[in-house]
Amino acid sequence: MSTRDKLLRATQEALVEDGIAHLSARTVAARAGVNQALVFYHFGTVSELVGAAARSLSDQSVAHYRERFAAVQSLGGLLALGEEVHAHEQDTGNVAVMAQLMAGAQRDEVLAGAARHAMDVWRQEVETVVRRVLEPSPLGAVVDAAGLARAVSAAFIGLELYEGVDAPGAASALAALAQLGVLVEVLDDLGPVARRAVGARLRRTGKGRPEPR
Amino acid sequence: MSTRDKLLRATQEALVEDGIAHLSARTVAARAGVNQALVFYHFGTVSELVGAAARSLSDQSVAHYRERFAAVQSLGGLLALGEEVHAHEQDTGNVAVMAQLMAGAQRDEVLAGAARHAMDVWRQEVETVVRRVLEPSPLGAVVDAAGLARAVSAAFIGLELYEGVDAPGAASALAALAQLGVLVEVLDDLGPVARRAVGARLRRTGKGRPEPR
DNA sequence: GTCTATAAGATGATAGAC
DNA sequence: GTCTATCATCTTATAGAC
Repeated sequence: MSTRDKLLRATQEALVEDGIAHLSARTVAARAGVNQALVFYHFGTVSELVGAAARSLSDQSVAHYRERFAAVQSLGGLLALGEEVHAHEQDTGNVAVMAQLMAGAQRDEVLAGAARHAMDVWRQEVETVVRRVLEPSPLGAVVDAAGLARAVSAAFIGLELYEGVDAPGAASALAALAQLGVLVEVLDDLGPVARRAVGARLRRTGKGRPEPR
Repeated sequence: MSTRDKLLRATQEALVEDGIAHLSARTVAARAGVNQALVFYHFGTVSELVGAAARSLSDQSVAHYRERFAAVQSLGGLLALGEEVHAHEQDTGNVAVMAQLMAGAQRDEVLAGAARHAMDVWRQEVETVVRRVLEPSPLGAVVDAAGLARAVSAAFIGLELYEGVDAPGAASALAALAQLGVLVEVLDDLGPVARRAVGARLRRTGKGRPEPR
């Protein structure tokens, strides 16, 4: 493995295990087993290193699920795959990397760029499936696929941070969301009944999906 | 205002504006206009200072909404108040403080304790309302109030981090969640029809709310 | 309670030998 | 590409004067 790759890997590990607050050129280099000066030779700054590590990780993760997403045909199937993706990304630490990246990105334009990129590759992939699966459902009339894809991704990041602080609490939160998934399926099962009710509600509140221009 | 309070306030501001990565005894003291050594005199360590600032902020915020929560009588009212709380807490920067606290808490037991406390005071308050409002609804049969309260809090934290990185993206995510709120109301309106459908689904999937022991 | 001074260490980054 | 050596700066934390 090249020094560059060793540094990228070590950065991902450091974000998961120590968090971005304790990350430095020296701690990452030590973890990678290489000299500290090589961080600056290969990446220029520590922020660029972290950004590159996050980009490569998100690209890799999303590509890993591409065919799985493409194969989803039903809302139930999407919810099931969603739970699986979440469990796997949690295990590998990829969500933790995203969470630490975003926390550090609040005052660092380089990290912010990497965070936008990562959120966008996930959004792009999830949005396609959500749109396809929701189209024939009564839900399709109400929910904006792109917005929903972003909301789900952001929610998972919040849950990951919560997990690091109170694991049992986070588990019960996740279970509650799985229960909400059941509700969505119910609404879907009701079909035309739900569609009419949704239509009536929208006319009353005016809160529906914005018309495409 | 006492030096102690100046430091607490300055810490909250620093978390919102600079993030926990750039927070140090010196930066906070400068912001508070006091001597750096006073951080250690009053709080012992920087972590204790951050923890105390987060605790006081969360206690204060939750207390501010107590009567509002108590007055909520319907699911629609709860969703409306939820949107209002989120908008206000976003503006005041309280969610940003929570997000930075949790990011830093992943490897710091003192910060983790403060984060658990903050999540718990919110959970406690929200859980009561959710349980009361959901009881007569078909949703009451499916959703665990405590878990849902935690999930919503965690999701808001993820959205806050996303907001700092991609404001328009976060806005569209929030809009999508508001649309989901409409769905919940629809399900609630359907009453007995929905209740029967929920019952049927639960028997099929076995994913319902765990029975209280 | 507040200040100055200072210790003891970590950090980003660079120059220059190999 | 990789190493050593080094800077200037920042960090937590303490001792001791006031």
